[in-house]
Amino acid sequence: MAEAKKSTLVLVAERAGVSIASVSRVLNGLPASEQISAKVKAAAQELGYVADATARSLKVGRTEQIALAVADVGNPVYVAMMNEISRVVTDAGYRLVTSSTGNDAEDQIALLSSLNRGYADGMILSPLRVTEPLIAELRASRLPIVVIGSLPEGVELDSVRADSVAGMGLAIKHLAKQGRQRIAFVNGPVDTVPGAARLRGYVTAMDKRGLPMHGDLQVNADDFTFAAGLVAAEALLDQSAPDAIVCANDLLAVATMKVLARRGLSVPGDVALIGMDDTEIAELVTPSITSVNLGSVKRAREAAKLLIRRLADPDAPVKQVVIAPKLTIRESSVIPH
Amino acid sequence: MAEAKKSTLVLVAERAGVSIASVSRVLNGLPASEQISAKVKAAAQELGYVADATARSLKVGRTEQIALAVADVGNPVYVAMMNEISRVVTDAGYRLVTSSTGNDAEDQIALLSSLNRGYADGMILSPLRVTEPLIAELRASRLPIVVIGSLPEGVELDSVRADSVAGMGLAIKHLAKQGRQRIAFVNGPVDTVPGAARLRGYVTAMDKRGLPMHGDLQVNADDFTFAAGLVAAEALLDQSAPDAIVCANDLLAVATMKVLARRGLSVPGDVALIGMDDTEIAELVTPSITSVNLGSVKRAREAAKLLIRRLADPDAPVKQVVIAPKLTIRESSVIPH
DNA sequence: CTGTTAGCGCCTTCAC
DNA sequence: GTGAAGGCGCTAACAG
Repeated sequence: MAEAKKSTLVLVAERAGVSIASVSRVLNGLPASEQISAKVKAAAQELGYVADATARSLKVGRTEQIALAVADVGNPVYVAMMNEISRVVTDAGYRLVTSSTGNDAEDQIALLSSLNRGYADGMILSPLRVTEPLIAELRASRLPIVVIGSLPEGVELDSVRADSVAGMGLAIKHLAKQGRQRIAFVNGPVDTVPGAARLRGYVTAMDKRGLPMHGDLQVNADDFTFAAGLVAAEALLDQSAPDAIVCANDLLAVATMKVLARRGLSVPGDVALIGMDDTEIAELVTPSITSVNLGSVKRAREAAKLLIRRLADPDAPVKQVVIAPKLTIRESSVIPH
Repeated sequence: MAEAKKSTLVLVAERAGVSIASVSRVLNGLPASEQISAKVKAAAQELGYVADATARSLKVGRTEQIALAVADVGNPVYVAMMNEISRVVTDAGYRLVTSSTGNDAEDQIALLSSLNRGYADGMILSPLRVTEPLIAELRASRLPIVVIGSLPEGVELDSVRADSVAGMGLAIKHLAKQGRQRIAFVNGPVDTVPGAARLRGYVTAMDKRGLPMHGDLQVNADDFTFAAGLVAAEALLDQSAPDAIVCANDLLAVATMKVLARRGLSVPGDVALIGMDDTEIAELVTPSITSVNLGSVKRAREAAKLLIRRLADPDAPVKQVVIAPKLTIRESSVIPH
């Protein structure tokens, strides 16, 4: 049974009647005689010895920790990504240190420079907004960083991103096939990385299919949240009468669905609805919501693997991965016959 | 600008032309002359110096990290708790190390003993099942631990728990007031801490009000998840025709709502529905779901504060906090007139 | 007020 | 194969 007091290598060595070096070797699986090995293991067992993590870290220069910084923990897609990252890094023997920065770029910069204290061996960062100072800080970092999200041209960092444009294309194509004409778009803030990308996708896809794109078919929520979605959807339906609505994420889609219900509009009868991110909430609600799967889990897994690879091989070539989207069709976009 | 290379106290001292002790003092805000202070700060700035966290930890015996172990990260209530804990510990200057153990008691025990490596200064633990070996390990821990959830009598550990019995009482009372008679209960596994407590609450409350409690009004989902809830709700409605259903958490409630919709039963018209935990999903769906607020956020906050208090004062008396429940009434339980 | 010095607990060459 | 000793980077006594 473990003791309540802390025990060190020295104590174990005394108890076993050997040198601390031998104890270290045995416990790290280095060659040692049966005899010593047995004595050391017994002593360690009796004392409930476990090697001190901080001392080990200082000596070997690794903490076995990976830092994760995400902006909005209220969003289920980040939760899903976090879980996946947690799984991968844990399997690789790392602990995960999570910090939820605000949407604030300042916070992220502070976090990056604090990473240089070396409390973790590397970081996975998913910034909502990519500013110049942030990029400068990313470049200056002493430790490896993997970015989830788009990076400007010329920034040579490991990264993983979704293909929002293609994803939006899938959504619009699906709706057009169903004969929908007036396809509206509820976006989040356009000055964010995902907001900008999804707008680009909407414009591109609508344009390609020659669909009308009046300004009154577009609204931007102040945030990627349910509450902001309610406001935005009300505004949209006040100013136009779409027969389909694409939302920039599932929270906005759920909010839009609620507003449609309030107004007595049926889904998918009167209005077809599509969300993005394909999180669990899309299937919890009734009717379940068709959603563009932007590969959040894959992105998370890939990001974690990228970082682990870089930690193992600091000189590996920079890798920028793009994950292809898929459309998960549910009840909200197809009229059953 | 920060350099890409690591810099140490020694380097800063050389550059500033002073001793390393002076550098340490200045950077830690201890008294020093203006002159030296200025030189040190300049040198540190130029070299982009930040103190190494592992070395500091080894020296001072604190990591400034707090570990958090939760069982089921798929459940939104844990996400909410995690966010709150993250906020509190961050404000207090700690980093949060999260580990999602499986539902496995083994995992939790392994985690507890790994905590003795000293990678964190303490841990917040929310075990789904409290077994004997787990308690033994809790007692043996060298570092302070705060438990979220009920603990057996006589276990002297800081803890915070909900009052499920009172909470269930609120739900049943509310339903009875609305004239509901056949109140069913969709529980999770009864061999878990929350499952057992909520069953106790249901039995107590039904009994108190003299409401019928046939076995066919009760089902246990295999898990506190949406998928398990679908199965359980189907089973319930196959075997009985309740006019109200209480679910052991919001995920089970959402699943039950979906099954009710499938069967053409209206909420709250045909069946009133109440969830527990009062998470965001209860208000996302349509109709929104009345839910018993078991104070998850308060519990989380209290747990974090308790741990921080104990870290500051290891000899403080053990404190066991119980958070009172409230009922958040929404659309699913009241017929509008 | 400042510099020198001794560890924190561990890993890892080096001699033996 | 084993033990002795140095040092990772930092803080905190202790002298001066």
